[in-house]
Amino acid sequence: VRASLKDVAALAGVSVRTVSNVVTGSASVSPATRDRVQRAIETLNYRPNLAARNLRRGRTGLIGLAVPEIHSPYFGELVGRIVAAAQERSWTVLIEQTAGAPERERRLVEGIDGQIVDGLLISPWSVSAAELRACSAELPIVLLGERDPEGLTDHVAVDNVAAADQATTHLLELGRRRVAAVGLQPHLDNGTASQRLAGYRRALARFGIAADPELEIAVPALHRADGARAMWRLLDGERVPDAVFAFSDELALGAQRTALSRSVRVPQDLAIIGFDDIEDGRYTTPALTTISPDKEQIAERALQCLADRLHGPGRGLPVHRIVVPHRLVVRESTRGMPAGR
Amino acid sequence: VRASLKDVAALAGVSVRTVSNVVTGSASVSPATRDRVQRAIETLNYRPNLAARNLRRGRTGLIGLAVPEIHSPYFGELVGRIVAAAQERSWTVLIEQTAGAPERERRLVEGIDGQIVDGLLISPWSVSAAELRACSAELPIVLLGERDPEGLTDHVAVDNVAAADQATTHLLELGRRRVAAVGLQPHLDNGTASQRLAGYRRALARFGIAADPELEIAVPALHRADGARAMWRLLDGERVPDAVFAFSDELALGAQRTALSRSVRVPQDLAIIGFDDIEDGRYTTPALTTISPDKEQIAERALQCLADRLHGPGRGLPVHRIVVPHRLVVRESTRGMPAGR
DNA sequence: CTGAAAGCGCTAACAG
DNA sequence: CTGTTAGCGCTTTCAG
Repeated sequence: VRASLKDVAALAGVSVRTVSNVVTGSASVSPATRDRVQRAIETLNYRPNLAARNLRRGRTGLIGLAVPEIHSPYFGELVGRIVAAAQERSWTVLIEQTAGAPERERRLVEGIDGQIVDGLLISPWSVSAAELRACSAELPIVLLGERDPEGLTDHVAVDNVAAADQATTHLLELGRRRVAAVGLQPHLDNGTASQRLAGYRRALARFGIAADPELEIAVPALHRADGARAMWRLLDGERVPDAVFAFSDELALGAQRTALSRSVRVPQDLAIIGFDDIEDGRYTTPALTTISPDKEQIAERALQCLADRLHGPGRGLPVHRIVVPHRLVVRESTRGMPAGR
Repeated sequence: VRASLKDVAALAGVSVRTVSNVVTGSASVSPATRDRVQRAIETLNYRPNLAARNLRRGRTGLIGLAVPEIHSPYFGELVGRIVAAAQERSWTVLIEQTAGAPERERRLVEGIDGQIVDGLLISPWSVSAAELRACSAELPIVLLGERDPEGLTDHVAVDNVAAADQATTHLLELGRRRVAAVGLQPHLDNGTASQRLAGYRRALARFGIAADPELEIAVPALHRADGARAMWRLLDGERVPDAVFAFSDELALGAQRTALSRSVRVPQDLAIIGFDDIEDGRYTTPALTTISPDKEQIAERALQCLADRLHGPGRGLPVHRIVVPHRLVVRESTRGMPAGR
């Protein structure tokens, strides 16, 4: 059985108050006493009981992180950065997968809200900010990669419209004229896909090109397999595209795989650009051109948001609406064949 | 401020005992009372305080998961599966990144051991099972992807020697005779790399081929960049290999990238096999041959181990030493060029 | 089936 | 600088 504060106090011949002070460092203790206590702690192999401490303090040092899926490279990289940034602030991350299911996302917010986390980062796929908010008025929530039209909740995201516009413009400036968009998700209501579509169309319009429904491909998910299938459809269509803007790198890599396997040369016959800048894209052949959101900053600023709510004035603060920078990274899939190095 | 059990009891005109019974379902309550309580709960928007419950029950429903890095595809996929399997058992996963640093791994075990998790899954890079055990005699620990020579701790892993032998044999059976091994990690002491090296050498020996130090390449980490660099070294060497066994798919993809960029044809001039079966490998061109550990089962059985310790006889159980199956998945990087489909 | 009450281990207000 | 003590919100034993 486990030693408690009281046991340590008894062994050291002091009161629990003093032991607590030594453990937390919250008040000064005379060196002699501290030493005695320290020794007692080691003898008994004492570890403070976090559950008790949490109950008392009303804070847990845990933050929740809810993403649709961890296994995909984008979320994997993002989660990694968030965990690292949280560790720097001595928070521990409690992670949940929502699989994008609406009732899972909602239940999660309700369930997690038992004073077990101090705050929640969530990357919602199907549930709106308003609904999330309704689940829990208390819990500080930061939305990731999602714009919240009503501005009810802190959120940090890239400017998807501008980024998509930039990606499409890049293809158009290369002289491509039949540019497909792969990644519409009419079944979801999280806004990301529709914003990227809007940016795509805006760029086309600026170049005086009419949107062609045949070139706008919807997908059930943003994975490689979906991109591969979408590319099959495009290549089997009437008029084959000469460029593809995929709404995720995974889609792009799947599309590229299909293209190459059908002897469509990339980028000569087909230029491809993705979105996310996952590491795979840097090492495939040809390497993938992409929009690179600043993931480091997404993680950092999201945690900063939470910190502001928790340590700062809290509820009093206005809602943060943070737009994180992105940049276009041009690689071989829109440029030329792999060079000598 | 937040409603507590007492508030609900007051509003419903019953005792806290009854409310508690309704909430946990632990004892039967008359339908009428239950209804009244239920209404009060909703009116006050009551949520049980998990910290208090944990303190009382002595269990938290949280399990810790410590991996060197989440952003790498292999760990990303594994973490995803573990989280999913944990959710099925109503556990929540608390995740930590150790970056493979020895003192981080140790401190983590100590720190996490404050009754805040009921158990811990850890994939150690630098710290031995014995050391981990020493940090905490209480906490149920399951080692992931690591063999524990002294058999002190539950662990689940593939048979790395056999798997590496199989991979190397595959290359040798293709007729390759200068087979490089990329991924030695002499600076780490986690056994994985040395076991794969042993399997590699065993296969060579069986074919009567002497190990060549020039073909055994050490790397600082298992990432694509390391594989790319290793390949440069090999291609710049005296006698170029005709096959590569990389200790991870990431290394393999990095190596492949370098090979292709230097106009070495894969698989004609150089066959490549990886280890892990990450999703990227299925969609690159050429697609990557690999050893596929059953990740699903790793997750499932690791959690089963914990469940046995926590719900079953606990400490009384003998140490589990679980070997998870793997299989060789042959794709284009050791077979032929991408076919028509 | 329900109520009263005793803590779980810790922190912090209060008092020396 | 140190001791005493009142809870944090919940579960659960013991009575009714």
